[in-house]
Amino acid sequence: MITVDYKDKRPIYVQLVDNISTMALSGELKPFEQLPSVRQLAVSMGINPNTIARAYGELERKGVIYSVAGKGSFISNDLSVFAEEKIKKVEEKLRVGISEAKNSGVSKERLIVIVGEEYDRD
Amino acid sequence: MITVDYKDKRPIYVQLVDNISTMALSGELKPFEQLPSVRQLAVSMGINPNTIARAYGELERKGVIYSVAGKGSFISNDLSVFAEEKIKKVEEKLRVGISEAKNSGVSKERLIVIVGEEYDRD
Amino acid sequence: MITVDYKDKRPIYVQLVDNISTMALSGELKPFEQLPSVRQLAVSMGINPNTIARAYGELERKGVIYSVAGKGSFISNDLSVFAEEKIKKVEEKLRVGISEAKNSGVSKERLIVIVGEEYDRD
Amino acid sequence: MITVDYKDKRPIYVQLVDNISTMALSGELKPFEQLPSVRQLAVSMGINPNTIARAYGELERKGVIYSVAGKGSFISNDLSVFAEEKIKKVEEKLRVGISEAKNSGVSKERLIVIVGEEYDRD
DNA sequence: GTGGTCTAGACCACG
DNA sequence: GTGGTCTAGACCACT
Repeated sequence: MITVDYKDKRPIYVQLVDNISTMALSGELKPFEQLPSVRQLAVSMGINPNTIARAYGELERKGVIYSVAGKGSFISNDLSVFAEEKIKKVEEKLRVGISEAKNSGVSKERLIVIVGEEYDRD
Repeated sequence: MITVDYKDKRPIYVQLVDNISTMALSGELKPFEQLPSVRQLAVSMGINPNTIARAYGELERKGVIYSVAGKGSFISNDLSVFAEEKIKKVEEKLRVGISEAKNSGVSKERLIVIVGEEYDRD
Repeated sequence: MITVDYKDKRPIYVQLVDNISTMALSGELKPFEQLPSVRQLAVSMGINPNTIARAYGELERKGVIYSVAGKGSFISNDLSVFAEEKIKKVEEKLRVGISEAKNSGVSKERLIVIVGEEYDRD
Repeated sequence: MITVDYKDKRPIYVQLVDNISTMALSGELKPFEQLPSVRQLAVSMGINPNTIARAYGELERKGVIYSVAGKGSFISNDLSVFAEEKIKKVEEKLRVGISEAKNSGVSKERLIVIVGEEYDRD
């Protein structure tokens, strides 16, 4: 199910983009699968249709979905471009985090331990 | 030098807080060292004094600096509390990043490589 | 074969018009050749019959096909009028493109190179 | 001046994006120059602020401008990324046009003539 | 004052 | 029915 968390500080449309992207990457949403229509999702989530439309627009720009006026919105069949972008961003973010940790006095060994702990969880 | 980047999406006052905190932790700003006055820094950076004042307020609240009425603002003697807080935050942020990377398909080995590369830079 | 691409931002009926026009001009569809009926094409392509009918209507208006009540739709004998229209449009579109390229700093020599490359392909 | 044409079929926000991009590339708008505020431009053009904001958002995503909440929107100092993207798009569009022209029976010589005519105009 | 987000309600072309 | 665009009006954090 697609959800949003009102306690989360990120804008609703960003949460939608992130959640749907993740579901598409993980295979929870399959290529060519139709997403709920803008209005449908809007009423079922109690959110304004404009906000949903904005999220769908972002997702289309990123290549996660494609929208056809008069038909609906669908998961893209080729997510490789998006997946690559995502990995780039995630690695860059990680590098920044590592750099910060280093400057805060966290040792390299400690970092490796954290990677191990976090990677092998659940 | 204290700098801000207007293209950075973080508010100016947050950038100031982050930069001054980092400089204090790294020793670039030494304990008891006096910071420029709000008005001084405001004109020298072309920033609204309210923004500087807000940043100084945050820094004081976090224990990075202390202010003496009529004398000015100074770097705190003991930054250990702040340093601990910082490490906690930085590690938590890292864990989130690692988790994201894992979900995006980045291997544990790759993560270790990144840690090494980034930690041993410059 | 007649195809449409749902990711294409042009309406389905426009894609049909363009594709069939192109096939008629290139000789892939020959004068007097009969097109599939609206219903036939609709089911074989999984498209709403209204959409096919709209495309056929456009094609008839442009003189690419003609319809005989009770018999079906056929490629026109004389496509010269349509061909001229098409050339006009294509040249105008090209002029706009050249103008844009010029304003973006693409050199005249580069344009000539592109024309050569593209014209001599396949 | 920033203008829109209501007879133009492109959405208003796209026209704004195109016009401002072009003005930035041509140097009519200079790096660091402040754009009219969203509300200001909205009233002066008789357009809803949301539409202006959408255009500014697109421009920021493309790297043509950067927006600072509480300060305003400004032309980027480095437009090279955007310029490269633009050239890529314009060349691709041109290739499609050339291909279409070729298929419509326009000769290579004719294309070269058109390039010459159009490039040396005004 | 600034930009960013969200809601509400409307109209359009397309299928 | 669908998505896309636009208007109107509101609230927020930041400067």
